[in-house]
Amino acid sequence: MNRRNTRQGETILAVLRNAEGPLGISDIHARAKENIASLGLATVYRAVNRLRNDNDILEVELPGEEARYEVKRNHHHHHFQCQKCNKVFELNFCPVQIPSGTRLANGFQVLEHHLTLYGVCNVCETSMA
Amino acid sequence: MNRRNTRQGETILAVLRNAEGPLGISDIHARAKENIASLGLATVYRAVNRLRNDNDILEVELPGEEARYEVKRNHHHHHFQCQKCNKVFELNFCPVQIPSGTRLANGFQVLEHHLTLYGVCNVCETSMA
DNA sequence: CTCTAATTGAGAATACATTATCATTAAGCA
DNA sequence: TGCTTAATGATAATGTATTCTCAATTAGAG
Repeated sequence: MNRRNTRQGETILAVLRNAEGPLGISDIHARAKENIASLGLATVYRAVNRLRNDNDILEVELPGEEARYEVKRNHHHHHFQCQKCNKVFELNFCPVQIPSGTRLANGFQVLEHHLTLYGVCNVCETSMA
Repeated sequence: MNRRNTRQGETILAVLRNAEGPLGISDIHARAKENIASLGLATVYRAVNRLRNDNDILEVELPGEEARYEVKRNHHHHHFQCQKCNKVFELNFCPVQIPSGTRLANGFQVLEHHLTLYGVCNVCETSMA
């Protein structure tokens, strides 16, 4: 019943720690395979589920995208997705001025919000002809 | 090759026109069945695809939700999802002050954004003990 | 070093949304 | 009214993400 530290599990967590933003299962798999070529997809699912149970990582859902995962942060933040390379980056600011508990004109009470910005990242903009 | 006006197709479009916000396929199916009990799910998919091809409705993707559809509006808007009943409502304002073309501190160029507010709708708040 | 059981890898199995198939129904033009 | 064929309903098939199975491996306690 005790958790064991394996090369696979540690590599997967390292991939998430070094990521520029939340990664999907297949992203994690591809990046972790650079260290462990034989890594199986099921192992990625299992490691991610364990990390989620331990509250070490969070699931991030973006519109129309498979679930992504990021190491837990303690600050409110949003994401930017590049429309060229589809990578998702973490943003460190929030331009939405709607505190939890705000009431809209129609009476709805707002408790939280999710914002995603879309555009072109530096790498893609530079690499374009 | 000509489109035909059927009771099913008209009912499905009416359901979308009368909706409080974007509906998922199963929502549309459930509401349209109130008028046509025998309505098949495949018919809903087909009608929605036709309406999408004709640009009469738009697909709305919310984080972690099945695709939803709403009649085409001509104004930029966002959505509110009630965390009790899971219904999605259209909002008529945008609190995000990031015009297309804005450049972030890290150099990323922002072209668009998606915002979803979450909270409790009027009906759910009133109906709670 | 040994032993137990957690972990892994590969592929089968599952879950679920969406599409395809096909016989039947019915819209709408002549 | 008749005819052509788009549309429908039921269900099988498909695609894709996720989980399960099981034999083999290996972390870590004793």
